[in-house]
Amino acid sequence: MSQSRDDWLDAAWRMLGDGGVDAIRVEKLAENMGVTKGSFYWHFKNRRDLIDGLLDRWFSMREELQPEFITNYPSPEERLWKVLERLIIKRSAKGQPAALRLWAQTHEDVAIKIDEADDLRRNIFFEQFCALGFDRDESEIRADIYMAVISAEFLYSGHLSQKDRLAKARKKHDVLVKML
Amino acid sequence: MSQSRDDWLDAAWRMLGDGGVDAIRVEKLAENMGVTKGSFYWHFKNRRDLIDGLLDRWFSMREELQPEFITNYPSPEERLWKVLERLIIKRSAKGQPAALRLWAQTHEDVAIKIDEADDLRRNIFFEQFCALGFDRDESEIRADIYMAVISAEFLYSGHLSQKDRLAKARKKHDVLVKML
DNA sequence: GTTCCCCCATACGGTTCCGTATAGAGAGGC
DNA sequence: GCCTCTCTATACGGAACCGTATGGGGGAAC
Repeated sequence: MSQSRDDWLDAAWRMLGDGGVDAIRVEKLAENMGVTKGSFYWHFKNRRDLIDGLLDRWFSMREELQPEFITNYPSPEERLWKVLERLIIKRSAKGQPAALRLWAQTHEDVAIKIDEADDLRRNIFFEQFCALGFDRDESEIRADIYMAVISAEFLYSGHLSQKDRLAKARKKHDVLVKML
Repeated sequence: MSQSRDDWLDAAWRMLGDGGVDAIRVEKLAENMGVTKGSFYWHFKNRRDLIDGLLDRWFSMREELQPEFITNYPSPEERLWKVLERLIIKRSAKGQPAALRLWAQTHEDVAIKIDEADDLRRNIFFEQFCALGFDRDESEIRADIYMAVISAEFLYSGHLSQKDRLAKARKKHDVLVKML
């Protein structure tokens, strides 16, 4: 059976979540897939090429950056919630976000890309809070907190069911959206 | 000049923050310190022994677990703030928390220890919110959010000055402790 | 059935790193 | 001066990987 580039990325994505970027070893990866690394070096230029592919995959997961996002969810309150909810539902990511951020610590180019993506998301959150009636200062703070809640979703809450995670996330959302 | 066990831990702690657990290499460490690894293996049984030392160091940093914490800061609102503030002021940690959590992903024993420490902190936060007048359900949610804000302090906000970080953190704190 | 292209196996050189064994330098007691 | 205790240097075996070179199987095209 022939492996596609995406198959390699799938397997590497899992490795990334388990042990971080350094755990992604070409030969281990090949072994997991039942082939030899001869195959790997046909699909990828080198190890770094693979990791860049994982970065792209991560960025493309952020659906709030897609153009249809605004039209799909008309209310600002719903737009905020959808980002959080979808993250929990398709729990495609686990340790990956933390792993990539850690890797960025020693790779300036990666850090820049991640910061850019973060800023985009933060700004979208900011605009939603503004639309909800918070002033700009308050919206900035709440957008930050919303970002924090999202990142924490990957760090903690390991042993809760998806149902419970959603319920708690919804309550956090409610706290942050409620006007004083 | 002779190196102490703590000197090794200091250097390893920096390495941990930069590139994660996998970046901690015995020979690199020795080179950084201007000695050879012969010295390392006198102070430590092996590499894992060093990493366990780093874990202990991390746990001992959590001053909210110290017995004098309650008496030092009499009001619940102040106790919450102090944990967050101190974390920013002595910014001894940067990528380390994320690195250790990532490492825990593949080491069950580490995951258990980290979860325990998290639960302790979360519970302390929970009690403070209860003392502020929130009901138990609301306090649980707000404690979770406070945890998230703390963890995000390590992930984001890289290029802000300490003064700005403190100011923003204070505003986040205010949002979370304010009654409706 | 020959050709071509996609995908993979095998083999190899070179590097990095772990852990151990062993010897030695230097300071302080006696 | 000798001994001991603490810390470090040197040397070595072995493992895990990276990346490259090269050859080949197998299906599609014709």
